Parts: sequence; structure tokens; C-alpha cells
Amino acid sequence: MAATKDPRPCSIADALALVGEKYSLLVLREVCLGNGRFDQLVRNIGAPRDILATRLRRLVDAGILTKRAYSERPQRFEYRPTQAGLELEPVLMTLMAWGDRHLRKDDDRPMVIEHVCGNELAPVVTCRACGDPVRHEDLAAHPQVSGWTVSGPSAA
Amino acid sequence: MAATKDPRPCSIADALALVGEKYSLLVLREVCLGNGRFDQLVRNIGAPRDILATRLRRLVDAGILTKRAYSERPQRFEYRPTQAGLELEPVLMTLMAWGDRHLRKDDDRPMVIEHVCGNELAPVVTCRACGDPVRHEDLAAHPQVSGWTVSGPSAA
DNA sequence: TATGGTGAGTTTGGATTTCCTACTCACCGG
DNA sequence: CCGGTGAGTAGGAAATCCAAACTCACCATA
Repeated sequence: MAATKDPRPCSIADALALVGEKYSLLVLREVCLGNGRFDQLVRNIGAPRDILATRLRRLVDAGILTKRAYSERPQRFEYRPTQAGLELEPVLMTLMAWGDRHLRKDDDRPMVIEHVCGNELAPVVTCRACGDPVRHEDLAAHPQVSGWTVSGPSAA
Repeated sequence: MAATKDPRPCSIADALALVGEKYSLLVLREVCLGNGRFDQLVRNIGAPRDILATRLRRLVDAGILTKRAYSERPQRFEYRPTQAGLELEPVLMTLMAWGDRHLRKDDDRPMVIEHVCGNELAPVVTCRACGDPVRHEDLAAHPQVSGWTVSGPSAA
């Protein structure tokens, strides 16, 4: 019989196993902002130094960041996003927009991103095929691994 | 003087404070799939029951889930996403796509989402104003709170 | 009416992580 | 030589996590 104990196989879970630990996505935020030095990260994130060191190692190992020296003698390092890391930035933007909408009063947004088009960035997740915004009602899930089910959302 | 110890104020951090704990986003995944009952969640996520109970309380308190009885006598409950919860689904989709691209070989995707347009969902984060995909090079950050800086990403 | 089963948790006690403070080590500037 | 900065390590207390067992209410059946 199939495994009845294992959790559902899923790329969301896999992704979170890499970047879902505390501070990891904040590290990515800072690194994408161009603040990739250890002490900057400590200050801007508010993480304990040892935890930060652990996270950085992990993110480098995972191929999300690179560590490069910006100065030999004295050796000084800087972390930067890889391509894979940069491709997580839209996730951060979407999450930030969600936070701005649901966690704050009015338009007290601590940070505004400007898009190259000249407007303030308001990220929208769309379907590549048809271009429409992704809405829950328009989605249907199909597990590719047998044994895993999705109940259609019983109508509200 | 300004606080030199506090971390950067940021909606990403605030959002993660709510949904960034282990399992929280997986709970949301299951609930969006329509699997909102406690034992389903335990099985599909693989979380310890006590942790799950804690997360559920937190997500309900935060207004991301609701708890509703689908049966009185015997009392049986089901968790469902609120509007705010549903609006996090695009984040999950984007994260899943990232995981599919970077964490898996070939097209071994454990789960495929079908969009109402008839195609397999490939989520793209776009700028609402101009419709273009969001790319790192096209963004410029502006902290709204003084004292916080962003270094322009020194050219690769 | 005893027997077993399900759903939805709570309890318990031990294994991991995280957190905080302090410390190191290398180098630089005066 | 002295103090300061960047990039971490070290050590122990505090918080979390985990698995398994337990509870409690109810239903099914025999």
C-alpha cells in the first residue's frame, strides 16, 4: 500500500524547506536590495549573528546566494543573489503587497518599490497563458502522484 | 537618535511573522485545496498535532482562516481560507513554480494546477500598471522611513 | 450494553533550535 | 600601541519542536 504517513509531495513544501526558515527570506530581501554584508544583514534584519551565519551558509549551499570577496586584505565578503535567488524576488514583492494590504492601516507602507515603467510597483500574479490575474476560483489542482486527493472547495 | 538596533520596518517581515512559521503556509495550501479538517491536515502536512493546533489558532486569530462546524453533534470542524487567506494563494503558486523550476529535475512536478483558461497554470508576477513581468533590474526600492538605506545593486 | 472507531484536539517529557552576550581574529588608521 | 570595524565562534539559558499517548464526545454494531 502507499505511504499513509508521509506528507504530500509538493514543491511548495520543498521550497519552504530551503527558504522557509526564520530570517531566510529577509536575508534575500536585503541581498536583493544590495545590502549583502554581514553586519548590514545583522542590523537590517535583527537576527542573531550565529543564526544569520547558519542561514547564509545554507542559502549559499542551496545556490540561492553567492559569497564573494569585495576586498582581500582585509578579507571582506558580500552576499549576492544568484539567478535562482533573483527569481524569488517576485515572491517577496507579492508577499509585501499582501502585507501592505492586510497588515497595515491606510497607506502607511514602510517601503515602496518603483517599477521601471515609472509607476509604483503593484505586483499581480497572472497566468502566463491567458494573462488573467490568478484567482482562487479559476484554479483546479491535480496531484500527479496517486494517493493524494484534493477536495473541490465545497461552495461557500 | 533613531533606533540603531531595530530591524528594518517592512511588510515582508510582518507578513512572515504571521505566516512564516513552520507549516503555516502548508496549512494554507491544504485549506485552499479544500482539505480543511484537522486529521487531513495532520496527514497531508506531516506536522505534529500540537503544533498544528497552535498554527490553526494563530491563523484564525490573524483572520487568514475561519473555523466552522460542518457537523454539530458530533461536533466536527473545518478550516477555510478567508479572503485574506485566498489572496495569499498566488504567493503559494509562485513559490511552487519556483520550486518546480529550481528544485526538481525535468518535469517531475508532484502537482499541476490547471487554470480556467484551459492551460496549465504558469504564474507570472507582473506590474499592474504596465503589465510587464517583474524583473529585478526593473525595480528600485525607496524606504519610506528615514534612516533606512538601500544600496543600488553594484553592477554584476 | 460492551467494543471499537473517528474527529479534534491536549498532555507529557525529551530532543532540537534559537537567542543573547561575549569573545576571537585579522586588519586598518592614527 | 590603541581603538575600531568586519566577519564570524563559543557557551549556556530559553523557547520550540516532536512523537506518542491520552482525553472526550459521539456514533455503529452486535
